[in-house]
Amino acid sequence: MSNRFGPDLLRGSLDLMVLSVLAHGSTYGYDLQQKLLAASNELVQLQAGTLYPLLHRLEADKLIRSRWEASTGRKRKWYEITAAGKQRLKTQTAEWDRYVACIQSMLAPIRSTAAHSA
Amino acid sequence: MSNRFGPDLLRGSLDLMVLSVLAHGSTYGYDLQQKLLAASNELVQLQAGTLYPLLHRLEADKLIRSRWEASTGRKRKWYEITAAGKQRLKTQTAEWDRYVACIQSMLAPIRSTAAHSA
DNA sequence: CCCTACCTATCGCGTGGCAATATATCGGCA
DNA sequence: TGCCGATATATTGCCACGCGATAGGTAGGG
Repeated sequence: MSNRFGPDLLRGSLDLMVLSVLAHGSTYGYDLQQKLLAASNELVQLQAGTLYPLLHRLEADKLIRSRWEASTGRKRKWYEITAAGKQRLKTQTAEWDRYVACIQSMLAPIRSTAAHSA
Repeated sequence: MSNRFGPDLLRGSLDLMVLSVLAHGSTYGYDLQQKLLAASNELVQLQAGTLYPLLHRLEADKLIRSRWEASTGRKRKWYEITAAGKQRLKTQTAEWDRYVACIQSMLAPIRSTAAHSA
């Protein structure tokens, strides 16, 4: 029932994922969880014990902002991305791209080796 | 003097990098560090306090095998990838690919949004 | 009235990158 | 001879964070 990707893989980019979802528009924790699940093709099953502390951290860092809202039916805590959050999303995305390119280039020879041998 | 990528980014793929380097051929810790540095275009500056425990873990998991060697000049601990290590490299690479594809698809809308707006 | 889904929160555990530190060998240079 | 920087491996303690477990509350249906 845990995540389909190992915990270590997630660590580098969970913030990025959450910020990118919130960049689409405000939402609350539980819905964010479902959105992440859907957007990842059921691969990222973020646990509550991961999600809420993460949101609290992002808020403490002023990357997101929260507000309790009861008018939309049930009482929920809505989160909204801040200007600093958008900025962070930008730099994090850039770092992610650099990182992926780096790993890919390191794995490239392995892939071609695998193609030649058994 | 630390790593150019955040510690959290590294966590998911350090094993993968080390195994991929060892798949090219046997080597010892310090040289592995240099190879990683070179192969990553000076971006992955693995610290000794990260490298050696990592090698010990991989060996404990039978993914690599070590042997002290003095005949090649200085006394060094040479590491060699095992069959299980090659297998792991394969599955880890596959998981990495799936993960990257997942994140990329999640970031795609953000990128196009950024292209349209400011 | 219970049961399931919805919704937020916190605690404790284990993992692992990293700085700091220790130790030892080697080559060069004064 | 003595010192120093590069080479080489190892360990310790710190800290961040994903995760399982647990808890507590609301809403709607059978």
